[in-house]
Amino acid sequence: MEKKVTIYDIAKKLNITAATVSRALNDNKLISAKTKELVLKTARELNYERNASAFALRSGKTKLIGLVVPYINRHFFSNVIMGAEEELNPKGYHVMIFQSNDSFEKEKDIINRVLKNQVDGIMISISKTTTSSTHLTKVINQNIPLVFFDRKLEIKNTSSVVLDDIEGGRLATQHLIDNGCSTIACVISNPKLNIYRDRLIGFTQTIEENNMKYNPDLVFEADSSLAAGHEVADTILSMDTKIDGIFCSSDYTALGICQRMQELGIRIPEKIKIVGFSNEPFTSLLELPLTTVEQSPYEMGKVAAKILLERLESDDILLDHNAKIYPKLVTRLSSKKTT
Amino acid sequence: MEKKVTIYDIAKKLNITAATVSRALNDNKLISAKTKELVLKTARELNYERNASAFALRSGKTKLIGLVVPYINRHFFSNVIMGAEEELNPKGYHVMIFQSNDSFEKEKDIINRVLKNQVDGIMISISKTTTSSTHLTKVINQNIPLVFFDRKLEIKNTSSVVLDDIEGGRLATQHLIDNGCSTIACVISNPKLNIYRDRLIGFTQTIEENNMKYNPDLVFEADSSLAAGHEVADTILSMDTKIDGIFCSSDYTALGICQRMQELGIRIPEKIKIVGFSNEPFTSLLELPLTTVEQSPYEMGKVAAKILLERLESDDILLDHNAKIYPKLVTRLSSKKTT
DNA sequence: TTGTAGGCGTTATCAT
DNA sequence: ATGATAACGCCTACAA
Repeated sequence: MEKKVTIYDIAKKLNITAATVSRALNDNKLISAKTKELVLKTARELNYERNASAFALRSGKTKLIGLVVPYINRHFFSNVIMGAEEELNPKGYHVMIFQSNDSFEKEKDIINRVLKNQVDGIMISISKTTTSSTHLTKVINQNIPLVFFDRKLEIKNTSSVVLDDIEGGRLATQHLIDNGCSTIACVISNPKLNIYRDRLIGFTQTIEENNMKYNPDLVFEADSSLAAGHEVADTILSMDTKIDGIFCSSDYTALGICQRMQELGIRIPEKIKIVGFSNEPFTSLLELPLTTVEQSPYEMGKVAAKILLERLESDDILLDHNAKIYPKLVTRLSSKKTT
Repeated sequence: MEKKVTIYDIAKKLNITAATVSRALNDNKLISAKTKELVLKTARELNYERNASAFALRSGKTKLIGLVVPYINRHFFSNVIMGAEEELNPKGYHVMIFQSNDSFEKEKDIINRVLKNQVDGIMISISKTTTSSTHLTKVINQNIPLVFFDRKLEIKNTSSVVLDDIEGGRLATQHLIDNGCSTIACVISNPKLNIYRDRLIGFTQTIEENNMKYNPDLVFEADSSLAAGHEVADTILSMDTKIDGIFCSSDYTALGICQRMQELGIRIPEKIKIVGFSNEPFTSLLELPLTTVEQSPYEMGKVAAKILLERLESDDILLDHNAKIYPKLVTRLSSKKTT
């Protein structure tokens, strides 16, 4: 059991005081070149490491970032986390992860816990059921920088990184049109969330830009699940209108639709073309690979972290910074042009 | 910008000293019932929260757990993390996540960083390329409890939770035999890792237990990837021996094999039955759903955390505790009995 | 039962 | 350029 070495150990060894050691270690200019070097050398020799708790107590900086996601085990979020860590770790920050399970109540609890743990900053993607924002204004009032990613609320003095979901909807819809679809349905998840609402806007705009008649009856709401996909597939098939293309705001719903249609012998992409959203790992592994929209979660995590670091490192005014990630269409068999 | 309230604020308000407040807050018995109640009440009123850094500095306990995984965005590991958090958070512990990217070098760096961050305990699943254990004995020497999960090394004074991989291999193999396979191949990833080695042992033992001839030529080594699966499929098909069942230590390799075989018109499960390992999310979404072995990562995370907590809460002797998670066979179409 | 005082390891503000 | 000292917030002997 080795004991932790402190600046006093270094000081004693060099017959100087802890203050001098501290100065040497912190690039303070009030120190001679040679003592500084000497300190750094012995620090290395003794394997000195700054005590994080003492530093935090003294400075008020914990070098900890609270990262709140609905679920950590979702492909999207776990990759955001990867990106954030990649950016934060080299700067000496570490990430504490919290899961809301898409519950507003849990999210409020978490914010309290996060504040209690005295993080230097917060990154959050709000839960599906979050309705108010008072728990987050509390964060702002404590002067803790807050960056939303993907799912955001409009709050003063916060920053955000989101996918350009409108553009995502546009890419998907235009692709279907370009590949010959003339009657396109849109299957959308919870339109209260900014992400889904925007994907729908992108869809609608693109339909209109192409001088196609926008028909609200062709917009369906469905959960992001296989079961919801099965259901909505049945609904779509039971309609008089003959649909030849579907843009889905979720890969899971899209797969559900594909499954049900194939079960019924409807050929994809010949009879109907389908595009999902998120580029979930499974979409490329299917026998009928699914066209989808890449959200670059890893990059999103990096950008969110960068924005947070800006705020953290400069004690300037809390300027808001709202970044967008550009979506990429990933074309696969499910929407292939057929003649 | 609200200021943080300390025990001094509470003390001042009640005309007592900080020491008394501290005692009240920490269930110390040297305090009268009524002052205690009074303190707790005003603490609540003032929204007091203990300063984590001060507590850590004073007590030497950071209430932080270092959790090291090869990749956070793998289904298996992200679910382990979920389970661990579920267990640790209610006890006031938080998790700091570190990724080794399956690199031994990075893992060594991480351990240094983890120690620097003064965690109270460590949970780790070692990288594929970890060859020595000196970086981890350093942890033991600092008296920091260490629990391995899934991928372990044999080190004194450490605990572990692993899947019973031998049993996993056994379940899969016995299932193939029960469903009529008589010539079974085993495709195994890096046999240096305990997990893969044990799955192979389970395979071998089961073959022998069933009085089938164990043929080492039917054991293949292949990465956990689609490409490796394609390759090994070709190898298997080019053999004189007619194989009618394959146990694969990875779902990805298994899928690769399936893809290649289907491409060549070989019918699964009629001609050949295939079983994978891990119950990756995609395995249930395929058109040909894959039989596989569930590893219950969430439960593994919980158990690992529980074992760590035992060590943390009791300052007893460092007793080793090695737990096993029982695997579950998930039967699907790829290995269905055909007549 | 409560108060006093010291120290955990750092850094910043004095003074030298 | 360096040393002495105080303070960050908390806990705990020890004293009362």
